[in-house]
Amino acid sequence: MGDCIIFTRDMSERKNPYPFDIFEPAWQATWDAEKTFKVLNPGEEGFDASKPKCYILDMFPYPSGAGLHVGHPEGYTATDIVSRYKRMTGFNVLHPMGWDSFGLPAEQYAIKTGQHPSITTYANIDNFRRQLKMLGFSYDWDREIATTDPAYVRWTQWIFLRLYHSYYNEELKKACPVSELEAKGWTREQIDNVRLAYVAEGMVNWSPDMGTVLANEEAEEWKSKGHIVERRKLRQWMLRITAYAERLIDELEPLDWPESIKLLQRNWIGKSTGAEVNFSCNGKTITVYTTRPDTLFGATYMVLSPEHELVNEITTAEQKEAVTAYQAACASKSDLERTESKDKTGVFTGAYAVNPVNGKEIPIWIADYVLTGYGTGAIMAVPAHDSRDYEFAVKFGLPIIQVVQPDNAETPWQDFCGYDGTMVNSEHLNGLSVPEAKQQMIAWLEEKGYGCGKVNYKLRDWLFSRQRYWGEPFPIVWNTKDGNHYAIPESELPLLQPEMEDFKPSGDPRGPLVKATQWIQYSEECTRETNTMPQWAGSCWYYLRYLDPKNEKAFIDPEVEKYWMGGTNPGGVDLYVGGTEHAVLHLLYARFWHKVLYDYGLVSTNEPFNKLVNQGLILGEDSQKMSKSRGNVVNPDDIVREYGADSLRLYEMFMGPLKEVKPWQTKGVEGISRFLARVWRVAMVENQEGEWVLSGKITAEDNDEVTPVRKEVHKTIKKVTEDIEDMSFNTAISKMMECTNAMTSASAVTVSDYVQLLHVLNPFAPHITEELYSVLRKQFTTLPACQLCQQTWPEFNPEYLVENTKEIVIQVNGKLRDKITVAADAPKEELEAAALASTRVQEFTAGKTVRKVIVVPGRLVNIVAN
RNA sequence: GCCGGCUUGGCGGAAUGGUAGACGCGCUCGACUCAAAAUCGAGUUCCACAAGAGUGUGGGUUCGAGUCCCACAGCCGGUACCA
Repeated sequence: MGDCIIFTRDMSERKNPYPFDIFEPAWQATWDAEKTFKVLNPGEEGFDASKPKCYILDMFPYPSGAGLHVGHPEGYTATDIVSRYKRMTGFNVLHPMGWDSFGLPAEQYAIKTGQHPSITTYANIDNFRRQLKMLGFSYDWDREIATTDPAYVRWTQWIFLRLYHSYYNEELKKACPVSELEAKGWTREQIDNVRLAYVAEGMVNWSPDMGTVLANEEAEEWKSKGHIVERRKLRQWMLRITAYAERLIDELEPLDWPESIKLLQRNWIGKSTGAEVNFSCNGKTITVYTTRPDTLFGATYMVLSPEHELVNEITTAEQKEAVTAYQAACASKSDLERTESKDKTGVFTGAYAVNPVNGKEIPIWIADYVLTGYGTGAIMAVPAHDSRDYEFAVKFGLPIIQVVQPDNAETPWQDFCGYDGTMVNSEHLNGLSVPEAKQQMIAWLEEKGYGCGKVNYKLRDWLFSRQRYWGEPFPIVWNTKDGNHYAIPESELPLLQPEMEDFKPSGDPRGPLVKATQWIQYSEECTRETNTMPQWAGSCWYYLRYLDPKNEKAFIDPEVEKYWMGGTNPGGVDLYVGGTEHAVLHLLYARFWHKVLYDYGLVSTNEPFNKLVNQGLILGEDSQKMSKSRGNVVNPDDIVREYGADSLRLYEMFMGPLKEVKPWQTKGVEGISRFLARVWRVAMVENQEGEWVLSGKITAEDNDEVTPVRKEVHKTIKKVTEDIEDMSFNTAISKMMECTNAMTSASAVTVSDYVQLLHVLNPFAPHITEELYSVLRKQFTTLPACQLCQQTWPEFNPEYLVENTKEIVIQVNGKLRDKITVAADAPKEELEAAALASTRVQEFTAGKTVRKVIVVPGRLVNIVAN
């Protein structure tokens, strides 16, 4: 050791305000090794059946190559706080985590890097797991699942087979096995037409560049990412979600979900009540759907969609050419082109239909503003009271007949689409209100046999197949002799994709699996279905598999399911937190599957998620959406390295209300870090050697003296308890800051007061609180030996919150003029007298007459004078 | 267009119809230091003190409105010819 080297500390190597870099990983290792947050199932040894259950669920992440972004810890910290709190208040808490690991991005990434998707997927999962453990979340990691695991795929396919073997029994309003229909002598074809999982040829969203079809719900999203999505007629697997439309709306009602999300789902399902009306045309019947049967007397023409099956039959020879040309033009248009321009187009077919209410003949047109897939694909046009019909009629010079007179005389009747009106020009309906006329007309149509009341939904069946490699293969084979599809036996599940060198989509609408020639050949007569399921399949039921993730005999043990999902009405997951992006997709699909499982008695509730909370998006520091291209992405790894996991957790909860959209501010993380450092320094001091040791400030001396610090502690316990219950984490943290500030300025703090603060802070900042507690316990040996997180949540003593005196606000004409301090229980008269005696009050009432004095005991006195 | 949501200091945000701006950031001043950082303390809605004004705008209810009612504007999100 010859030379003496002097180290100068770089600013970037500045010492941490408290040694989180040492103790955070240490506590994480302890929790891992001791399985601190493992929760037992009923039937397992040591399970405590006397405790109530609480199932707290996060939307599991899609393990992308980019790793966690700061949006993930937002919801995950919120649920972690509630989970830790619930454990301390005596619940068996199920708080699991897993991976939504199938899906297009994983496959796109694999293709790009030339690696097999399973390799990249599992590497990404390892990274995500590392990042989540680094944040100290209290998951029961023994329940971890990945949707790509063969043991999971097996049961996803098993549920699919349930759907395949089921139909919707309209009488019982539930799913039933198709074997019932077989027994009744239904033909194979008839049965295939009612299965909940069925094959149909139809117009679908096909993306040539991704080489797959997409669900209606997904098409827009991928389009916005720059992919091409066009309409193409293909044979695809569908799930009959429309059978559940009614229940998906009705059973939404009692759930504790944000109203806005319920509304989004209701709008997506799009229920409308109206009638089908039969018009005749040269002996043929054309049925139209309308929500306004009351306006039938105002129907001046009819419109069929260009694809309507009767168009060719009714078109006259003179109009044939124009009609065919128009049909061809529509067919070549992409969806986008069709919606881009709202200019009305259409052609006359030359044919006329007879309006059943008055026998009048009205012309039949075709136009692409009438959609094939909704209602009957044909409408009666009432231009006076429908904006689209009005626009069309004006453009093509069709007659407009008023049948509703708006109640508000100033509103013109043309293009009046409201319901607050009275019927005119409508024979027997004249004088009725719109709702009355609607009812009356439906009754009339039904009586005369011209039509019937009818409910329609915008919701379409769910396009369930994809032409990709990285998804669950369908457990289905095709018989080349009879051309039918058959389920493979359950004993052959899971059916995994074959190992393939080349799994790229080839543009073949049968998907890349067709290239696995050996795998395809199931038997001499049968070949395998080569489509795979969409990513949603795995996420539709993952919350159920957590209950019993290792069960090889069943998808869940019924007793276990009953315990975690059953319970008080409506039951299910007690708290589900995630982003709004899943408002209509995942949440609708999962509800649908759950209902099918419920119909079979496989789950005990008709809804999976009793309470749903959407966390708000975290924006970049520039208040823009975080994105790589903007360069405003915050990486949790960097924040944890610099400020520690507790700071990141606490900051994300302190930013503002969980549900709101809020911008990231790294300066705010610093503030939180300072707060935690202050909590640390209440008990700890750095000695000469630069080591942190207990300071003398924490005293064992403990009597019942109600010090200001003790009052503050109990106020804090009260506030934090209430705030966790309604997930107002930001205000809970403010209160803990105030409490800490009180301790910082106090000359001494008793160990019991300090430990109680650590206790309520523990769910928010588990590492620092456990560390401080373990250090304290070395000196204060009477403290319980177990970790804080295993102890009981503290209760506040109401006696400590009672104030002897109160500050009363004195107002003159509603404006603050003075404040007085009086006994907390001072009677009204005393307050009034004291207020009137105030010199400030006299100043402001001088020359005026006191008209009235309002006294709110404990709060204020308002003197009204003029 | 339609349907939701939001709008409070320089910034993030707090306020059972009852002191608007808790808590934090930033800033200013002070203590400590040779100095700085860190830390601690004081201050910080606007305006020149008092007075006054003030929660997107305009009205209303009330002794009293950020909070309730009516109308409007701006921003964000969803949806888009669904008869």
